[in-house]
Amino acid sequence: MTAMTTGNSSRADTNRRRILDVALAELLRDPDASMDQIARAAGVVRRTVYGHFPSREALISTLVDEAVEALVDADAQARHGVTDPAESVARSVLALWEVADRYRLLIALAQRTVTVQGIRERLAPLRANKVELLRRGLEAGVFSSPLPAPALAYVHEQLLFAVMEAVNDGLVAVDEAGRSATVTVLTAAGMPASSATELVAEVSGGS
Amino acid sequence: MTAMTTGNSSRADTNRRRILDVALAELLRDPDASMDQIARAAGVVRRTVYGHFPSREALISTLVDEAVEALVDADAQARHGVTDPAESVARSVLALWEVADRYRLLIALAQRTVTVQGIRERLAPLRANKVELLRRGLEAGVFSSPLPAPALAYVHEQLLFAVMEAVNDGLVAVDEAGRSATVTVLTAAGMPASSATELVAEVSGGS
DNA sequence: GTGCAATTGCACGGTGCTGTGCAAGTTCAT
DNA sequence: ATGAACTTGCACAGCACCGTGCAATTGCAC
Repeated sequence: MTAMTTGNSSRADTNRRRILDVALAELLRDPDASMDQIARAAGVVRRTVYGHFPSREALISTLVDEAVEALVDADAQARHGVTDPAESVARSVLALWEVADRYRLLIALAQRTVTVQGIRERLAPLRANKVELLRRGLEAGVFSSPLPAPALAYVHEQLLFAVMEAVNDGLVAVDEAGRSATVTVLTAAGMPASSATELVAEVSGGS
Repeated sequence: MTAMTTGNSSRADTNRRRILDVALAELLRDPDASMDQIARAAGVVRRTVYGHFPSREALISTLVDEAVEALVDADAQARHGVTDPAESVARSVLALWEVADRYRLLIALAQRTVTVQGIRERLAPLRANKVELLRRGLEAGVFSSPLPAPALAYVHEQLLFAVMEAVNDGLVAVDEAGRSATVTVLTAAGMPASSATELVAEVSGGS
């Protein structure tokens, strides 16, 4: 062990990484994908997967952890130093979009029942932020909705999922999807369409 | 057979009905619910369920058929004779809400992969209607969205699901949910919040 | 009560998945 | 080339489920 205890990407680590990546894609396509399907898709034998992850649940759990971490980071970074609620929502959604597009699995799995508890718990902080933000916006009159802030947070989540599906089905161009999703989220919160479009153009254009 | 060939609800029919009802609830809670779980929940033995439905798939298929039929009917009836796109959407969503609330299973199942094809096919006519409606609204300038009509249809579907979840979790009152959902759908399509609220009040209040 | 339909209880065979064990390769650094 | 880590290829036990068969039983109608 001369200099390879950390940052070492032996083929073992490479395999582990590829298994995770492939598992993500495979589980997205079919939340019930078996370990064998995942292994084969990763160009590896089932037994090897068990060499890296002790159980199916452990594999998924790792996936979820990675996804949540990425989402929380993106959200925090996007909103760093922004005070205006509308702009905050816009930046947040745009940033989340980039990550979530890759981790669509999360939403697919969140729809299921058994594992749902763990995921919801782990996503709680993210959702709490969003709710707080929406509440401020509603009180300030920037937003306007018959729905209370927590329900609006649900709406935002599902809305992103809908746009992702639309992208999957080729109804929306990938490079437009993020902005379109953001505008839709803002208008769904009761912001005038013109203001929302303008804000998003400003926020995403000036990058 | 004196007078009971039709409209006869022998305990056989009663059981069949209860099995369907319970299966709906049970599958909503867990899309992977086994035949045994369903049977027990219906106060019946597994073997009996197979007496009514030849396979798990047949049972679910019956459920889906009933749900789709109810949805299509509600939609058609709600929009009968209404020409204005916005009002049409409003009436349609309100009507669909009543039915969909009971058939949340559909959306839960639609999220899954295997059975998805059949369901999507059967829902196609309903979605086609909605898309056409949205397209007209967009062209007329009543709606305004960066998303094309088909993508907006996805958004509407998922949005209803989000509100249903919010209701489930006690974040929104059931008797307000339909109207709130409708307003949110309209604003998400780019309609000003004030117009949407007004329209929904008018359409749903004057019943 | 007699008869018919439906329900029950149990016992199969079949299938597909999970997680484990172990011996035989393979790959890579030293 | 030697050793260590990793991978492979099988084989196995366990489990949960599906769909079916059949004999016994229950409930309802007449």
